Amino acid sequence: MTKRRKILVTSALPYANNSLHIGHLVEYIQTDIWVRFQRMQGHECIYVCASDAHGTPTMLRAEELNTPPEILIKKVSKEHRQDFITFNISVDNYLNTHATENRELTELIYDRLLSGGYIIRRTIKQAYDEHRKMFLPDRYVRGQCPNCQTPDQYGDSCENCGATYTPIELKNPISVISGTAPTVRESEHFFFRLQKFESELRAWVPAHVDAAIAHKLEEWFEVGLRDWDISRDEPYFGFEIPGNPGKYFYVWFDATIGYMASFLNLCRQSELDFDTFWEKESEAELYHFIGKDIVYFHTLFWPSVLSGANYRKPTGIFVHGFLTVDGKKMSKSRGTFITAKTFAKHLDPDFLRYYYAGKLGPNADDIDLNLEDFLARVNSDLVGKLINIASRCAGFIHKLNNGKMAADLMNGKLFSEFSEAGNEICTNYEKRNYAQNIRIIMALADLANQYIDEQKPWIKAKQPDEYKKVIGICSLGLNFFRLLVIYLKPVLPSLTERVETFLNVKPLIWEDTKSPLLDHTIEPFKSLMQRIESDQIEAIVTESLNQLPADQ
RNA sequence: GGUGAGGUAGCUCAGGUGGUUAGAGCGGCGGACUCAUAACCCGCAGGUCGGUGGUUCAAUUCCACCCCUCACCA
Repeated sequence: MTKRRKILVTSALPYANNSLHIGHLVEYIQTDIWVRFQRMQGHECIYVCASDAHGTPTMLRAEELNTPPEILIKKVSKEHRQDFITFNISVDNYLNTHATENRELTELIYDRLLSGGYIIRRTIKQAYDEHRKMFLPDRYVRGQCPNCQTPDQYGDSCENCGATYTPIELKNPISVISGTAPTVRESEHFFFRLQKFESELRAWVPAHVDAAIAHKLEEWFEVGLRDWDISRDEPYFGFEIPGNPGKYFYVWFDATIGYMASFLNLCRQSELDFDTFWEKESEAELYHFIGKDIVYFHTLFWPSVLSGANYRKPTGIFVHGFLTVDGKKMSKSRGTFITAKTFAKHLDPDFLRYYYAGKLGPNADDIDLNLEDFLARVNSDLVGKLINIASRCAGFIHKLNNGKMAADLMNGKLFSEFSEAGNEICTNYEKRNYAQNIRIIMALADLANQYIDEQKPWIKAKQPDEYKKVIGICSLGLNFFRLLVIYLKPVLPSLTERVETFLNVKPLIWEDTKSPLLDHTIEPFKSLMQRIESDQIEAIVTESLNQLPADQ
């Protein structure tokens, strides 16, 4: 057995003004499968997450609801946490970034960056809403593109011609908040001096991100790294910068620090040691699962901030693509903007976990949830093939031997074949090639069904002198089933629990694949999983169709 | 606009550092079985591997251009 690794894993923080949807779940499921796999290997694997609380959107949303932002984020964060539980996302801790720990760490890191000479102040011009008395983030200003004249464009770039600019370059600008024309005001901002880390980053990137992503970062290096604006003026919901009244840390500055904060919060309620995982010379591994939209923050700013504050850098940044439903962007009008809650109300979360696993690879390609394919795949793979193995074997074991499995393996060679497949499956999980594993596992399930079909226990069961053979065949079948369930355990935690009860065994771990279950009494077979009915999917779509947008 | 990814059987996807008959699962069709949640088993499926041109003895796999889709552009 390899040595016990210390691993800390995070998923990107969901924003605290919206419900989780099936797009978010791609990431949490991908992360959770990996984490559960590592734990099954016997490694110490801590998984933390949090809700991203700060920023203008939360502030405005709270105002709309006429509630303090602190209350709003607490409520939403609680909902997020509940969705995590529902989908069996096994975080060890779930915080929100407005927590004390995050304030402490953000201030500490800022302090270290400041004394390291990594922070400078510069006065910039920004769009200002005189009615609301606030500076406007880029996307809160709309106007005519200065390049191609297309009207009603966001303040940062044009959808039509792709030009990028600042909100004050827009023609006929309008504040999205008040509908009035913004003025231009000056203000002093704090900047993180990213260029100082350029050579360190260039050296770090290739070994810590995927080749395709590294290639992409190459472009950014070529363009040249710019300083990063990490402050915002009041009114702003966030942490005030110590000694600078009216100045706040930009939400993205404390968001990634939120990973540390959630972990620190966990340390304070357990035996875990913070420094072991975060000190500069830490030997623990640190991985961040993220979507491809936020690569920039995690591969340039974050490692630099950590380094500048004298902490360790991540071991790996794992990037995934986006989700489409039936080949298109999730859409409220098509009923495909499906929240975690709506899905779980109608269907077993394991189904979604399985389907995503069947599509997820190590790259950042988008994946598609085709609802028709989803139904067919889950039903035929899980119920038709996998559970069928147990279902067709268990009856004979109970009927002919009171639920007791054979004492010997009917076909050791075949068992070894199933057992040895575990090595490749292991490698694939480690490399996040889940789709490949689903293919391998289902091919094995086919093999198991073929074996039973060839042996025809139902015919032998008609002759008492063949009973022993029948028990041998079905016991081997159940052993195949057990191995396949172990292989799928990271993907299907709820099903696995029911199987563990059925097989009457302790929680399955990877080591269990080495030896068969012999001379062992199982429980009577009960339905382990219900097929998906098409009206359940229709119900999900219908319910999503009628749902009000969560952010309005 | 720039950059990147992709366009392979009805659907979802593998694969291919160029080489006789291009793969899987699901669906569909035919057959078999009855242990199993009408499940499972066997057989069939003839898709110009987005388009055009080029390199080559040979390209779906390399090159160029074009079309389409998606994403990112701090």
